[in-house]
Amino acid sequence: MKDFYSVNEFSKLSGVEASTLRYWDDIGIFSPIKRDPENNYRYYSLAQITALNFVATMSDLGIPLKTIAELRKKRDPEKLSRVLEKKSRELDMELRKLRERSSIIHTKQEMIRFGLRVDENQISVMFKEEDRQAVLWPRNEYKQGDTFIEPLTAFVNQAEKLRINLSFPIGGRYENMETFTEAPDRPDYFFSIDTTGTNVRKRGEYLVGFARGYYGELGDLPKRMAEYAKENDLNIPGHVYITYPHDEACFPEPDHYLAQVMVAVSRPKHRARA
Amino acid sequence: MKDFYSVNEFSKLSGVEASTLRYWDDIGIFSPIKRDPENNYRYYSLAQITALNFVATMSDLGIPLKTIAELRKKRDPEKLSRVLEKKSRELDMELRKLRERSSIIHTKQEMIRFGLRVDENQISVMFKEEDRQAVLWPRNEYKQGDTFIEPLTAFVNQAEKLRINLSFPIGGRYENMETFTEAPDRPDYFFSIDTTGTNVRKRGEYLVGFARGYYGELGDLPKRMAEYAKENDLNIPGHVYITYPHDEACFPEPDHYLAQVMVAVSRPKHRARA
DNA sequence: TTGCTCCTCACGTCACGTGAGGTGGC
DNA sequence: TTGCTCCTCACGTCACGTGAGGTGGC
Repeated sequence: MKDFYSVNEFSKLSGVEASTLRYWDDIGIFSPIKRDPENNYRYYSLAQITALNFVATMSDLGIPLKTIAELRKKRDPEKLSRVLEKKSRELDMELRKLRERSSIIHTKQEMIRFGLRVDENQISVMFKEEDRQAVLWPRNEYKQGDTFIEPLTAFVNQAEKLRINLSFPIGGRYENMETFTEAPDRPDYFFSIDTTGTNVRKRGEYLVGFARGYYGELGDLPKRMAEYAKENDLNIPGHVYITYPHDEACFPEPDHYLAQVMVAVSRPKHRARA
Repeated sequence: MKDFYSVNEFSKLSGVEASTLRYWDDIGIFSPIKRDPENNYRYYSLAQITALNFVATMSDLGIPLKTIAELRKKRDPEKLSRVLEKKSRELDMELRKLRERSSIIHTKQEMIRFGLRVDENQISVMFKEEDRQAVLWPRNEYKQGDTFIEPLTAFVNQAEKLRINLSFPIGGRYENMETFTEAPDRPDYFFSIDTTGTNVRKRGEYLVGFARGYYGELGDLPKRMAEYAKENDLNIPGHVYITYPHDEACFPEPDHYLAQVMVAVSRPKHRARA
């Protein structure tokens, strides 16, 4: 009906914010067909709505205004196609990243909630699902005076090269119950959860115990777990795993960190469980 | 080994940029344990790597530094869990948005490429896959002096309410070959491709023709299509669809816009095609 | 003196959103 | 005079990256 529309009128018609229309005018990407010579009012025509829609669409797709401006200046199908192709690849990368973030958050959430509901004084046998892990080889080396920090730093340091995502929780692994009992503050390996990894901690039954304290400070837990295994006639010859359902992200005091220790069990077949 | 590490050393160890370490120090989110009182150098300890990893992880997940700072000040598992929960929902929304963008780009790409390889002078019968469409009801109204722009503006205007994403290409639909021939510049409906829609243009054989020109300016195409149908003994009683494989995004001159017109065909069974 | 590493500002980024202060017509 | 709509700056956003200009020890 009307020949011309003011910024706010055109904003309502198009769904594009008035401030955005002004900005797009300022940078010369999309301007009103007319300006009132007296008061400098912007006036748009209905026919401009198709051009506006193109700019808005491209902007929505995440294409930089600079590129949109170039596309408008020199238009041809191949060029547009190339820009879209590029954006498509960027989107795919973005999607991959977001999916990984999502996976990280779910993993962390599960751990935190598990830590909240668990009976931490109880040593028990639990069924655990498989975990895909990225493990750093070779075995951690501890020089004179080293704590777990030095090998952990090496792990962090090499993570990028090994495509290990450090945003996943990091855990420790011990060769067996002996090395664990001997030096619980010095895991033989570090690992990170890795949804794409090939290395796994197998699903099955695990002897599980908990302890509160700074990383590797487990008090008498190793002893208690060994005793429990003996009393209940359980074989625990394999790797020992430690994870921290609640670490320094959850508590300011190291005393409160919650460690979970697990080791796969096998039961002698000829005897019932005590 | 060493007790202290400079910014650049700690940066290399942790994989976090030195400028980022300085910034995180400036805003008080993660600071070196020591400063040289003489030259104000920053010194970090290895033990800080776990705390740094937490900040870096949260930052990677897209959690604002302000929130991370709060999490570090008052730490508890429930709070951390709530923050992660919120971020998880945001990520899901982001993922949905990105997937839609990806779908939009693929749709546009297909159209552009189709326009590039098509023989535009040929009227022919082509097999077309189903298209999901969001169609605006009721039928477009044209008042005195109206062009397609007025109903199109109404379409654009109502799109948001109807959850129509205008970034998908917009097309026109005519009740039948008659209304199309009578006023090709005045489609009876507008529609937008809609991957989630329930309304469809069915798959099957269509009589397809092309024309170059501004929206709705099709020259003698309607006549030629009608003649072709007659000569080849094709029934074309249904809706007529128009889309623009190449629109103003592809060419500066309206003369070059490429329209595709399609109408479903049915062949009389007792006769072979001419 | 030259190189090297560190420092502290200060500015740029990207696409707007939000005032502040002012105008013009009813 | 009051309301309303429009205008033009100017500043803030968020998490840094990048100089510029300067220092201190070998």
